[in-house]
Order: sequence, then C-alpha cells, then structure tokens
Amino acid sequence: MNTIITQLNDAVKNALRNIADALSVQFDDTPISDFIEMPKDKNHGDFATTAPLKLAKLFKKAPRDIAALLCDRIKSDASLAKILKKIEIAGPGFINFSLLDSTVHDILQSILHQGQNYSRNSSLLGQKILLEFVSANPTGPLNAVSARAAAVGDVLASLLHRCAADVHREFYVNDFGNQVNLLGKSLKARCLQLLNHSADIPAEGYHGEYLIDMAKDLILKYGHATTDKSEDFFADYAIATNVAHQKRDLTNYRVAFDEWFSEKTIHQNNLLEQNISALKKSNHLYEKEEKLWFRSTDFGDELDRVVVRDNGIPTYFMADIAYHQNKYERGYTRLIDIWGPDHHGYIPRLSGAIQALGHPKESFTVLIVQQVNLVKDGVPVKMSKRAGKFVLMDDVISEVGTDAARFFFVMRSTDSPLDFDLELAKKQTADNPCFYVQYAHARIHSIYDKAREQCIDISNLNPSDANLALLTDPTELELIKKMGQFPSIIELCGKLLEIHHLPYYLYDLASLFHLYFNLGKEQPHLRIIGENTELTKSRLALISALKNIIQDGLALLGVSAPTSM
RNA sequence: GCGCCCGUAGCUCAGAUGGAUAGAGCAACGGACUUCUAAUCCGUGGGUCGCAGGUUCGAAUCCUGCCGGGCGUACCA
Repeated sequence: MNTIITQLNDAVKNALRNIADALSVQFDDTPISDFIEMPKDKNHGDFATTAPLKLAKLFKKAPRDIAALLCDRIKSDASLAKILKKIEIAGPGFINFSLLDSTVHDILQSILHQGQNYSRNSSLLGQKILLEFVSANPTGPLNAVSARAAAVGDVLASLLHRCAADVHREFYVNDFGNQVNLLGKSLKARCLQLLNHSADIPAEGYHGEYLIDMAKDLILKYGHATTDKSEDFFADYAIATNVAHQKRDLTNYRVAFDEWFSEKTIHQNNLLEQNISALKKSNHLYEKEEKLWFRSTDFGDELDRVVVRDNGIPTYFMADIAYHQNKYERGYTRLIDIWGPDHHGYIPRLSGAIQALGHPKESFTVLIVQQVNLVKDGVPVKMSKRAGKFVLMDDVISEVGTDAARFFFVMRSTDSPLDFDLELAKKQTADNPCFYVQYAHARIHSIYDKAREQCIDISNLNPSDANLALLTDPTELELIKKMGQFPSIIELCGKLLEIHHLPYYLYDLASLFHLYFNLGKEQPHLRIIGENTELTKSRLALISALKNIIQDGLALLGVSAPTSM
C-alpha cells in the first residue's frame, strides 16, 4: 500500500510538472510533499488527489480543467494502468483512483510474504532517541498517572523502534535532595514509633502506610540497633526499597527500562559545575541577590530561573540541565520526555537551557500526558495524595489486568484527560475494546481448529499455496485494503508521536473481521471454511495475514494475543 | 492576570499534512443463534463541531476575540 501511494504520488507530481511546463508556469512541488490522500468515503475510490483544487490559482485554470489534463497524463502511464481499475474526476476537481482487484491481491501477498517485517519502515532511520518516562519520585509506590505514562512511553518506544529509530528507554531516579532526606526522616520516625520511642514524622514528610511495612522489615533485620542507624542509612534504604518495588510493579506491567539513571551520579560526577561554567561562558547566567540565575526569558520563559541558591545549593532545575546535557553527551540526537500535566510550565526553561547549551530546539520534545480519572460504576474514584492514599498502579492492574490496563491507557490522545472505566475494562464482552480486538485473534485460531478438524493443512498458508485471485467478495477486498494501511498507521504514530491511532486502527480492523465472519452465517458461500477447498485455502491465507497483523499490533501495545478465550 | 491542554451525538471519544454528505463505541429501539465462538453481527433514531468574526474555491481542522472546564504559574522534586 505504501509503495502504491509512493507510485501514485510520483506519477501525479511528474504529470503536474509536465502540465506546468506546457502552461509555462513556475511550479515548485516541495511545499507539498504528498498529493495523495485516502478518502473517507469508499465511494470516492481507494485514493484521491486534490492537486487540481490546490493548484488552480497557480495554474490560472479551473480545477476541473487541470483535473482533465492530469487525468489524461496519468491514464497514459503504463505502470499505473497495471494497478488501477478506474481514474475519475469528481466534484469540484478531485481525482479518484480505484485499485484493480489484482493489485489488492498483491497487497495480501506482500503481507503474507513479509510476515513480521510488514510494518517496519525506515522513516526514522538514523535517529538516536532517548525516551525518558515515568521518572516518578522513589518516595513511594507508582500511582495511576504513572501507569498511564508507563504504558504510553513503552508503546511509543516500540513504535519508534518499528520506524527504525534507535530508542533507549530511561527512568530518571530522583535519589537526591530534600525529598530524599524527608523520606529517610519519615522512615526513621516509623521505626522509632514501632520500638516505642516517641518520634514524629516531619509535617512535610511521608505519612503513607507503606513506610510502616518497611520499618517492620528493618526492625526484623536489625532489632533495637535500628535506632542507631544514621538518617542517610534510612534514606538509602527507603530509596532502594521503593525503586525495587517500582521495578517489580513495572515488570508486572510489561514495561522494561533499558536504564535507571540515578540523579545522584549527576552530582557525584561534578556535572553541575561543568554545565554552570559552560552556561557562564556563553553568557546565559548572571548573579543577582547572591544567587545565580539562568536567563530563560531569552528563550520565551516568563521569568529567569535560579540555578544556584544563595546558600550555594544548586536547584533541581540545575541538576536537570546537567542531566539533559548528559543525554546528549551519551550520543543521543533526539530527546523525548514524557511528563505529567503539572509540569508543563517547566518546559520553556528546560528547553531554553538545552538551546543555551547549543542543541537545536527541535531535538528536545516534551509530551505531556494528561491526567487520569478513574471511574467505577459511573462514579469517579477519589485520588488524594495528601492523605497518603492514592490509587496505585498495582491496584489498577490487579483489578483489570495488564492487558486491559495498557490498552485503555494508550487508547486516548495523550493531550486529553482519560476517563478510565474500571468496570468496562473488566468486562469480557464486545463493549470492552481490548477484549474485542483480542477476541478477533482468538476467533481466527478457532477457525484454524475447525480447519484442522476438516483435515485442511494450515501449516503452510503461504501465498504460493493459495490462489488469492479467488478472493473477490467486496468485504474481503476491503479487509485486505485495511490491512494494507497498517504500515502507514505505524509510520503516522512515529511521526506525530501519537500512539492512540494504533488501538483505534486495530479496533476497526477487528470490527471488519467480525463483520466478515458473520456474513458467512446468512450466506454460506462466504464462510471461510466451505465446500471449495481452493477457496477455503485462499480465505485461510487471508485470515492468517489478519492474524499476524493483529498479533503484531497487540504486541506493539504490550497486550497479549490469546489463541482461545 | 498570564501560560498550557480541553470543548464534536444523552455519555466516552476518533477525526494526520485544511477537502467531498462530520464518524465509532456505549446507552435507546428493532432484528439475526439447527454456528467456522450470538463473547458476535445487522438496522433505526440521535449534531448550530462552545460562541462570534476572519483567511480560503473549500474550515471541526488555520488566525483573532470571547465563553466554559482542567492544570500550572517555587529558590519542591
């Protein structure tokens, strides 16, 4: 399908150049990279171009006249004649293209032939991308918002990889600073309390109950000697334990990071000093009120930002600058960060610092993943972090399962807040989109079982073994065309950094399959397994390609593809 | 006040580079089970794309203003 689009696009472009020459007008096609689009309405063919409408002014000719000229030239193209059934002018000046059935069969053949490589594309070849996501503070368990970020980041990484980018999944561990000290103090207080000493958790500290469990473990290990330990000991222990739990929960959730990057190492390796002098050198820092400021207003920020306080302690922002500079120094050419909505105000200053250090603005992208509203029985589930009670990632997963959780979290545009219906996600019915797609996969396997019962050899459903030309029903052709869109969906996701197109596509594809399957109920000649063995084999080849795409698509989402349900 | 995001059917949401009559699912109503899984499918109704201007042959999409909602506006991480 992609090659067909390219072929059509080139043909249209060439024809337009010829027409421009004949009309003696200057025509530069570079601003328009793509002349071919896919009409929403099937009646408008498989592809269309709006070039005549767009170029009417430049060519000083009526759109329909340009369309006529264009049409003539395209029709005389022998290589296009082999793939197109119909070329027609429609409406105010559209040109609609319809594919020959044999072209559609070629698409299926190509899908079967390429197997798991079908969706690979080279659109991002050569990009070395560092994708940082989740990066939740190691001061407690991961919550539902982190669960969304984790799913989004993981799936995005898989998609970028499929577009030939070199992707590194990274978790930034904030194991340094004031919050860490508070965590240590809070844990120590819990230990003391358990040993009947009087101790208060700092007001700004961590009051969550998980620290009590941690304290119990410590006491089991060290007994009364626990009280002798330093605050640093408690802090280190709490961080290490929390990070281990986060890793465990993420593993359950099928999210694996290539690297857990410790903030501490930024400080230990003097990276802050290096970056401060670099920024000083390029005149982006100044002193005021005994503090060191970064001139972020030069880069569109509302205010300049403090990077070193008057007590000499650098701010978190300064560490973050050093961290991001370090990413570039590790050889990454493109940085993508996934943040929560509460951090969007932070973008201009960090983007500014990155530019101040000499990196192109476009090399750094922040994706803001909007909030999650958990809904149960139509009522929002309250999430209050302050009281130390919040819905944990692990709670969501154990409630609805990893498959549904991941599917639901990536189903919506990251720009939009997400209403996560826990009841819906648990349902084993078609109302649940995750189930619906998985069910299509299982159903194909059940058809295989049936085929085996009838002693049809399905071990070798390759194109050479099936006469694909027998597939002539409109729904079959439509199904193949839909499958043909798979690579461009992957490419679109990678290009726009928008992953929700994939679950939507899989849903549509599954829907078309269920429709196709049901046709056979009223029209026995459309049953996949029928009297005619040759036709049956062709149809088995068709659903085999479909199975591969659904399986591959679900794998990209990190969702399982059951063979029976 | 300023900044970012959102506003599309009763509800939850899609609508890529502006294109043809704005689409799904849920909910409502009506149909299809001697089956390759009815765990599914088909049909019907449902819209001032928040409002008002503007750009354009053409706007849900781009621009300006306004209205409504969320989030943010730290020398916290």
